[in-house]
Amino acid sequence: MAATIKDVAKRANVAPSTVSRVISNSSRISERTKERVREAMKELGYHPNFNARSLANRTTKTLGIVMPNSAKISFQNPFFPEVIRGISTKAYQEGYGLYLSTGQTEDEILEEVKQMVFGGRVDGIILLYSRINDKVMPFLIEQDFPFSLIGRPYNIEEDKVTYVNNDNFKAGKTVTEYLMLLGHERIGFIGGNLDYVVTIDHLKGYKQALTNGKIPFKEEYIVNHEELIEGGQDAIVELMSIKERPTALIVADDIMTFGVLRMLNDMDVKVPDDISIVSFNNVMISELSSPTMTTVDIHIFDLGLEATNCLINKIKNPDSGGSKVIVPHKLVKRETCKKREG
Amino acid sequence: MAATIKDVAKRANVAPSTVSRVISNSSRISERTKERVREAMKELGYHPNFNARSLANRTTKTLGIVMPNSAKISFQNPFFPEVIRGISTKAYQEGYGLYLSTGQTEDEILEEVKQMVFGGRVDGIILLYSRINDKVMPFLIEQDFPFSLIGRPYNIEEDKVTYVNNDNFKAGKTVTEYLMLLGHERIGFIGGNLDYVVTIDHLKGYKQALTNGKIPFKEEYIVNHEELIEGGQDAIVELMSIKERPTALIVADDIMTFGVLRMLNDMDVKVPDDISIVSFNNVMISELSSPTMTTVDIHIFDLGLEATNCLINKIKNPDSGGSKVIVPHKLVKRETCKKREG
DNA sequence: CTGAAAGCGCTTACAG
DNA sequence: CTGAAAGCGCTTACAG
Repeated sequence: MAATIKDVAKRANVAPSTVSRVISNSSRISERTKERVREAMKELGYHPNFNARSLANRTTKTLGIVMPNSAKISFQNPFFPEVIRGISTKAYQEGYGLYLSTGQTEDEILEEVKQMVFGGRVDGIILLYSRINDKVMPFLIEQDFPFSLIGRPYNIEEDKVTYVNNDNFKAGKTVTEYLMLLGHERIGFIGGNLDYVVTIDHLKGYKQALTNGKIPFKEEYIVNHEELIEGGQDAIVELMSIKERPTALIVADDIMTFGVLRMLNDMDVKVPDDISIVSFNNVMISELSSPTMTTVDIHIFDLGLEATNCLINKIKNPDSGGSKVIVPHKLVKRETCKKREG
Repeated sequence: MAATIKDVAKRANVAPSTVSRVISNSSRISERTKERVREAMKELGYHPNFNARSLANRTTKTLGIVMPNSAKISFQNPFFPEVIRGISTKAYQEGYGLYLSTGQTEDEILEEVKQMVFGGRVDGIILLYSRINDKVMPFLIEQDFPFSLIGRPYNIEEDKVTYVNNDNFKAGKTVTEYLMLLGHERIGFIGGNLDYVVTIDHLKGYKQALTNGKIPFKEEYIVNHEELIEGGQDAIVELMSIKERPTALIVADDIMTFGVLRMLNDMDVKVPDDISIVSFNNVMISELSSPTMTTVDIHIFDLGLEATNCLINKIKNPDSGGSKVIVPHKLVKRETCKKREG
């Protein structure tokens, strides 16, 4: 079997405790001994046993990643791989490993999180979503377990949680104003899942912009669907059945926009000539559609990076209370929007 | 702190060893005691400590996932999230967790793998790629550590390794024959990274088909690039500079095809009128391009699922030797191919 | 069917 | 600057 600390100790003629101190590079060990011990480690190809270390240490050097309905569905939306890229980058730099949730239902995921927490499997958790009535976050708060949230806490005192978010209200407002500036008044809103806080914030921004612009809000212009291609398609079916069709659309997610574009194409509605579209996220493939998408870049990679950064700070300093980072967004103008004529 | 096995034991009036046996549902414990112990566990909200269990047990119930250059780059190609979906699904069913590699260079990744293996962090490893001169696989073989490979071992006795693959030679051949049937003779081959075995196999299939069809092989029709959008774009620049331009293209990866299509569009070359294209993978977004892609569905999800299945079998039965699963592929005809006129 | 004891491979006060 | 010893929370022969 693999060499243990005892083997190294024997070979270097020191006590196991000394070897342990060399591993953690304790300043209380002389350079000479360190040398000798390191030599012995090299020779034996020694690698510390993580489980033993974690057990004695109460620290795992791994971060748990929790997805909304976990890999099975989430990974269909490029948002998730991209956040994980950000997370992965920072985690590697800081010497942390990544542990992925795999459950699919809310209950399964909650159970997994409990295992991570009580089982001492991870030092902290990154929640990749923020949904109302979520049970995971309250659990984490109750346990006072380090976590960071991508999104915004809802119905929870904000100062209790560490989170990284965009200003989604503002983004929703900006996007609406942009369409209004282009002369649009009948603006459809294709929101994501209503359980997600981001959806709520987008909608608020949309309404605020309408109010400011003295454009009456119409319930029928609002539809909500899953952030999937099919969601976008379904949304179009609904919106295009209205007598007074919208001349512009706000879409919650680029991947939905693919569905929107395809459906519109089938119906022979031209984008942007007949209808303008602006969406959110700016995932890589948003510049691959035709026409290419005008969309809000929310800097997904940075969301992941920052969330990891905040979490690691929290782990290092558990009593530090909540903290909050707002990642800036930016409207990327491409080909799906056009000034309304007449 | 969290309740331990001792707390449960005390509460249930049994010895810790008995509690342990209840956890593993040993048949040697009476139903009555089990009841009592379970009751106590519920009351205390007991969850076993994973590290302690792993240490005593030498089993972690977690699987390591190793990506070629890890999350940072890999996740730009939808292939990887999709394999992980497959892996995740099976892993969850079997009660395994997932641990992700995060390193970026070959050396970093090898070091991570060593940590996983020697550190007892995972029970087995899934390699998501197969490249020549790879150091990870030989290491795993040398250590006799359970792993499964997505792809095909290269320069290694096949019976030593457990792998899941497509018949990429055949796929490459089929695709070429398909283009030939459509009347094409000048067929360009845009391969992926030459270090990957899949690239080699595709190319072999391509050559074989040409030979069978008595079409001379031309070196200048072969280019190789990274499996990224940019790779596809670069490839087109090269191929379109040839005097005798190809009338059809085989592209290693759908995501490259996006780059190819875009570049062709910029050059005002019509697909499929001027040039036909067939590619590989059938990632979700391959039906989102315009024109939509004719591509080989390699059943990515199943690759992940099967690899996980094989790995778990290997873990349960370490002496079982290598095994091999070939996942069938299927040409999906969409809009990028056309019969050559004249 | 159940318990006492040793052990998994580390870390960390406590001594010196 | 270094060592002996206890402990982290489990599991698993060994007894009975």
